Amino acid sequence: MVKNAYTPVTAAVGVENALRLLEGRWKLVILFHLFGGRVRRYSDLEKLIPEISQKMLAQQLRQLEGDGIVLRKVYPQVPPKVEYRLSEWGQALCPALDALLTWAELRDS
Amino acid sequence: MVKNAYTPVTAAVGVENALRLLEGRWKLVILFHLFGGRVRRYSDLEKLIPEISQKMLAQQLRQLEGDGIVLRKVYPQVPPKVEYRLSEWGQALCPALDALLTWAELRDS
DNA sequence: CAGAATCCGCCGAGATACTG
DNA sequence: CAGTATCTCGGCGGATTCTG
Repeated sequence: MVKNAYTPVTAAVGVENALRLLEGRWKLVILFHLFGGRVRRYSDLEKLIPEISQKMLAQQLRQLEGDGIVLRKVYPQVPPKVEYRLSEWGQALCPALDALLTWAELRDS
Repeated sequence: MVKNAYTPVTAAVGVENALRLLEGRWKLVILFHLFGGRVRRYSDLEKLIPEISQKMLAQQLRQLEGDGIVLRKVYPQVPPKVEYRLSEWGQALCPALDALLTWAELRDS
């Protein structure tokens, strides 16, 4: 498919679908805690994001995992141990978020 | 403020605030119809986005205007005429949306 | 033409309690 | 430790009707 084949509408839909994956009160906070190849356990994230409820943490992680943005690794042991990290595609988000941040900062200047 | 002063959390908040301005079922569709310096009347947007309701079109435009992303120009005449276009800051969104679109497309490849 | 006003259904998200 | 299970409420977004 050619770049210039995009109509305003189809391009909007493409970005909307992308944005939809990032919506959710806590997803970005979680993602930022995983950037740079960092690996975090469920309990790590709970401590890093004190205001989040267990329900929301689990739910947002499930969605991020289902969307292929984060990877989940379970160690079959007692007590349980689960690690989360970004997928390759998840890491590729960095430039886009940087661009958004840059744009946001532009407002004040 | 120095770039490296960002903690994961504050950076997340910055991007979240930016994303919040773009949330809303129809904002991106509207924005894409205004990119490239295009100027559209209210009725133009209604035709370009047939599925949108008048309420939502007006509401999303108000919010985009309030957030300083689009500009609204009223011609005091009968019948009324109102034109919408992107502010300078709104135009600056392009690179960020491009990056997001690029990221979204990466998934298939 | 460019909207404002109203009513309504759905779901995202918080709080709380429980479990393998 | 790493989650599920419920209950609840607020707000987004759709449909419809009315107006300067």
